[in-house]
Amino acid sequence: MKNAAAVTTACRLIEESEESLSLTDLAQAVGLSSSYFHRTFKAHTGLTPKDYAAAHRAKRVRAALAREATITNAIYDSGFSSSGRFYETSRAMLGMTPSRYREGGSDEDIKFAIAKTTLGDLLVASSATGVAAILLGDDAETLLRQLQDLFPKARLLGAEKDYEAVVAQVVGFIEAPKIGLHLPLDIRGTAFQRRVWQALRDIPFGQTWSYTAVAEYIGMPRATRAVAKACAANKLAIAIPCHRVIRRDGALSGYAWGVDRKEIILDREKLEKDM
DNA sequence: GGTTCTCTGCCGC
DNA sequence: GCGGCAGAGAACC
Repeated sequence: MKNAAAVTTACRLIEESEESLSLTDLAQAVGLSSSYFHRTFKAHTGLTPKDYAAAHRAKRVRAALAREATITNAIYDSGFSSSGRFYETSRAMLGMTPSRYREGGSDEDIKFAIAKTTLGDLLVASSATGVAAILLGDDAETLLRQLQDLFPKARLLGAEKDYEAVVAQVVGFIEAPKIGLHLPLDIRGTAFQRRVWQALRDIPFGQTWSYTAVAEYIGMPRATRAVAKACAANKLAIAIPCHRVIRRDGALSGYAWGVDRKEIILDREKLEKDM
């Protein structure tokens, strides 16, 4: 069997199998040694067999939750061994509990507030888990619309008294990012996006990496375009420093909240770094 | 906490 | 191009 065919076969096996297949099982099925199969699979798909299986299972969970009458049915339907594991992983996958996901996040409370900063208007929003969005923009109205798009079914609660302290902390962080943001974050995204965002948080303060460098850092050197898309999907400005990713030739490339802002932020970080 | 599995590096042919 | 093995780390019980 040619390698490409072996990988495709393995993918089909993972997709069709009810229970999870071990690395050895898959390797045997396509006639390669487990170590070589592992390498080959990763070279072709950018994911390890286990990652691939996890991603596929995540898709099944979403589909099952949408289709099945009860969560228990969804658990069995998406191939989990125990409900404990299901809840553990589904929370991270969905960014909310399974039951809340079924309701489309409709009973979720999102507190938010808008403040003025030297970078323009700032919107901070938090779920029960932590800060879920930090948006920058030129006017409050646009920011609020963006928030509604991010959480279409949530109850958006503005002007909560106890929320001002959180907002103040974020504003302080925006003005002097070196101090860091010491608040829990509610990071919601696909497994791949979370991997990219984690990589961004590893970029040292005051430095910039290229998209290629980030792709290599997460072990997927050919995924530069996907990396750029994941950066653009960031909803936590500055806290997840997507502004520290620029083009290899030094050009700033794009920024969800405007290239001008990207430039200002980077200049500031460069200055602050040596202080 | 021990065991099993995953993942990678390294060497061999 | 492919296999085997070792070692570290993650996952599982």
